[in-house]
Amino acid sequence: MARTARATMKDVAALAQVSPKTVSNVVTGTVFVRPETVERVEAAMAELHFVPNLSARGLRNGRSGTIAVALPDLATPFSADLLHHIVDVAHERGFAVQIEETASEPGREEELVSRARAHLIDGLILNPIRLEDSVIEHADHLPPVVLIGEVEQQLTDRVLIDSRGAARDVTRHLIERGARRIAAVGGDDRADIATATSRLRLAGYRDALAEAGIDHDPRLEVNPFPWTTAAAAAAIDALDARGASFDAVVAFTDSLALGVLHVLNARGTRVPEDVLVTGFDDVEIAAFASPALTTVRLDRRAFAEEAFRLLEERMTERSAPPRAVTVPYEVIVRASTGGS
Amino acid sequence: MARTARATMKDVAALAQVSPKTVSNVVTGTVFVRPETVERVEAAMAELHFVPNLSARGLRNGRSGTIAVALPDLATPFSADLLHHIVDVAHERGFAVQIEETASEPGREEELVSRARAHLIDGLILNPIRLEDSVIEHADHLPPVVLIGEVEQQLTDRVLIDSRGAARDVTRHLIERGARRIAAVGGDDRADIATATSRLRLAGYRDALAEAGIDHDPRLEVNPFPWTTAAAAAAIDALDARGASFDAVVAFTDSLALGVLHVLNARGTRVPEDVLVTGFDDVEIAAFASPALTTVRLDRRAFAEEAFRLLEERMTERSAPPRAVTVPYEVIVRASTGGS
DNA sequence: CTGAAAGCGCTTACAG
DNA sequence: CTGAAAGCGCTTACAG
Repeated sequence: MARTARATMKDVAALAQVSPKTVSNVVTGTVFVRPETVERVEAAMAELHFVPNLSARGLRNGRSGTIAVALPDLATPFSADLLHHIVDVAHERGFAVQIEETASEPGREEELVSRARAHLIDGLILNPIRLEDSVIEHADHLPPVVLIGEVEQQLTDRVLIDSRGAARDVTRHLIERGARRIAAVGGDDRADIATATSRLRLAGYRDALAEAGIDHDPRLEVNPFPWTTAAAAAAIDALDARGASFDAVVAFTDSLALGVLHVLNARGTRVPEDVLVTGFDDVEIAAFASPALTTVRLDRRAFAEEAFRLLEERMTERSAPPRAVTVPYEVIVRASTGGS
Repeated sequence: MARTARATMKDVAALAQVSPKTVSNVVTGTVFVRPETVERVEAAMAELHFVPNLSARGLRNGRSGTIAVALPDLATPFSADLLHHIVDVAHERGFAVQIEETASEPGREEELVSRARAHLIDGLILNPIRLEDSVIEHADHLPPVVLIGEVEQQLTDRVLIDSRGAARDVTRHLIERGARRIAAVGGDDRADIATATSRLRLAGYRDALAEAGIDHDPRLEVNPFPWTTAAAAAAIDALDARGASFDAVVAFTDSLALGVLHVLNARGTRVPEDVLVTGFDDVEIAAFASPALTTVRLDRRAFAEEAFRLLEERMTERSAPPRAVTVPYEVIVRASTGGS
């Protein structure tokens, strides 16, 4: 059970009767080595179960082969799926992924930045919650950073979604289907409290109302805390307590929408006959809600790939100007708004 | 934008006018250092934005402060929630978490083992899919390993759930509520193909049937591939194609149960009046399904804590005999089987 | 309580 | 194409 002493390059070199340098050349593959030598070295590595010590390599190279991914809450279906794709892409490119969760405690983002520096992280993919700029403050001590999601600064590479446009489009869809009193679950415009997601999607929602000549009614805007299915269910009760009647609900995530659907179903309110409902993200279960949920699809794979591409480019080109990539979205119409 | 050169302990020592050793003592806090000296060193560290280089520390100590967590599929709500708790516990204890996904490709488990060794991982928490023993083969070259979930070997520390008992209990519950023809969605007993989860839960299901004097009917046992909501929906159609009528469904995960509910709802089959449905795991949305889902609750927090506790004990006690901890489960009765 | 030296396991110039 | 030496930034005995 005890771990036997690890073989080092020196051990391999001795067994293969070459110098450590030659072993290194074989392992990294950067320099041509005579085939017979390669074979001898590889046989020795196999015999000794040699695996290069990446701490040593990292110390020497200043690179660790690890990137960090920081997401607010891993248990959120959207985050989980995004992480899945990022890990997939990272492994394809030969990077390990270290995971950080930022929503659990205040100050977590700062802590992770310090951690990122300490662990010789080669890059950081960060989905910020709120204070984007705080992290960037010491950017000159940081490895390359790519921000993803709703980002409101321009100092860093970023992969964006047009949250405002998407919220506008899905609200327009509800208006086209006849809704006039549309509740916004997740909307919040308190600058110091609301997340960027909350504010941008609320703005898009109001854009659509304004276009249609509908005054927005603050009583129809409710922000569950936290953004869980349970809190969304409670939010619907809060709307009722305000006496705010509605003929549609635009929820700012699918998780929120599921809570809304649950309450409406439990009450016998029919969806879509009595109330239309939409979500955001198109997580797997959206299509299997009862009824199937109209939502905004964000391409998580594209998200992961673009983020990684920017990160790798930044690793080689530290001083290029920051770039922004926008990932497209698409409104997916399902039964919860009457189907296609 | 360019990263300025990082400060080292030598730089800090020079600025604080002490030796590098003293800086090290202040940073690690293992040896008493005079308060004035501590203050001077800390001021110097702050001024230089000093963060210790963990590659160097790892190389020197043979420890990296990082554990790896390997899960089959991060996008699964159960895995995502489990990871959330593991990350939480790990950070409390000062460990970083590196994430590995094993289901995406065959051979991933082996690859991760090699990666774990290379990255100087201090420990590995692994939720195996199938070939538990393959990973253990070279255990003497591995850091401490804790297996979690359904584990069918005894060479390693492990945190178990009594899957068979839980499946038996939830099937009993269905029988008590009057079900006689109970479909098992996720059940499979093909030794070379089925996962441990699939086989153990199927065994528990059959235990309960046998107790009640009900013969098990292979036509009622169906295993969606993969274990997604979409595949579960298709599985219900497959049952119909076989002409297998049922008055209850025991699904082996909540994700599978949601697919079952969706199909039944879409058809106008009433749950629980016409068909009873149960899930497994008690993920967040289980309580918000339509109707709310009866399921087996597994305490993910306890899972994470026990796994970490075993791992840390193993780090200090390499040669103690392997231990097993079993995490309790509980059947949560909701509307999908008629409620409490 | 603090200093000077050695070494963890790699890789990168520098020679041959 | 391969060897011998030096050094990445820490920490651990060894002295004082």
